Amino acid sequence: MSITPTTTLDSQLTSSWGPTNSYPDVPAVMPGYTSHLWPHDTPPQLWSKYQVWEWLQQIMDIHQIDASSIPFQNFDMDGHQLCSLSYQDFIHAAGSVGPILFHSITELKWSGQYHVELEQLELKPELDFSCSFPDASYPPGEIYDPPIHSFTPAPDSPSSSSADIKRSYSRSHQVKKHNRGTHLWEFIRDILLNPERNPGLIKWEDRKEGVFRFLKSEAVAQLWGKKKNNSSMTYEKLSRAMRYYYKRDILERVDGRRLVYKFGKNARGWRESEK
DNA sequence: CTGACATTTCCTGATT
DNA sequence: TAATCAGGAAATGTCA
Repeated sequence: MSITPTTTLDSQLTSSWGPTNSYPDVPAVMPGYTSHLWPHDTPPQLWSKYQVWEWLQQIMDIHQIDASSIPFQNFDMDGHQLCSLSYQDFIHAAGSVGPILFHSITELKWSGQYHVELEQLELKPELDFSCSFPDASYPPGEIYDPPIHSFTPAPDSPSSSSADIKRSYSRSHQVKKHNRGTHLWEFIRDILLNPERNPGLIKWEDRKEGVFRFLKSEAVAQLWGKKKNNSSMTYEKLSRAMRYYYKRDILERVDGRRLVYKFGKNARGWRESEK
């Protein structure tokens, strides 16, 4: 018996994503800092982990910094904790990107009004994951606390992830903008790495081996399309791009199982250990 | 402007 | 049957 709800994925998508795909001018914006265009009308001190994570994504996007440049786990904290970090903490947690993050959060702490742009709302209705959340509004509270380690200011963070940071740093050192946002595999990886906001889109099949499975293929496609400002993205097309990754060893083929993929040796940043 | 790159789009055919 | 998987081929959008 397939346990699939089988229903309205479609209607959900069209109704919830359709109208929202209007992307203002995010890419163009990149003044020194980011004050307006901010997703929450909630002061950063009250952000949930989820909102912190979203803020991180936005900063990376806006500054066109490779998402793998910083270990997201170092920011597995809520807004209160985030706001209490010192400049040094940011350096430790995010290396060369630290100053940018520090500046952004500092500014957000002082300004008072933000625009509401919800990537979260897009995800929300999607999570028909049996949780009891209405989707319309959701309070600045948290969704739930994942058992992941708490924040590790990484006393020596640059040592373990120095390779990663160095690499993308050297590339983006002079030219701060490189990756047009994230690549597809990074987008997928980031969803996987943040269970708080990924209640049912993609799931790890084998965390150690990097095997994962799409639970809501079309929903992920819509989300990807939204990120690329392409409202006609479909799983069919997304999967074609995924298949191209086999050749580059970013993904390894997993046959037999539908909707299942596995990270390959050229995919970085998905392991729990060496991120 | 040009070329490399990473998709995106479309398509035919095979599997599940 | 519908959804996926496989790739080829060509089109596109970015970026250096």
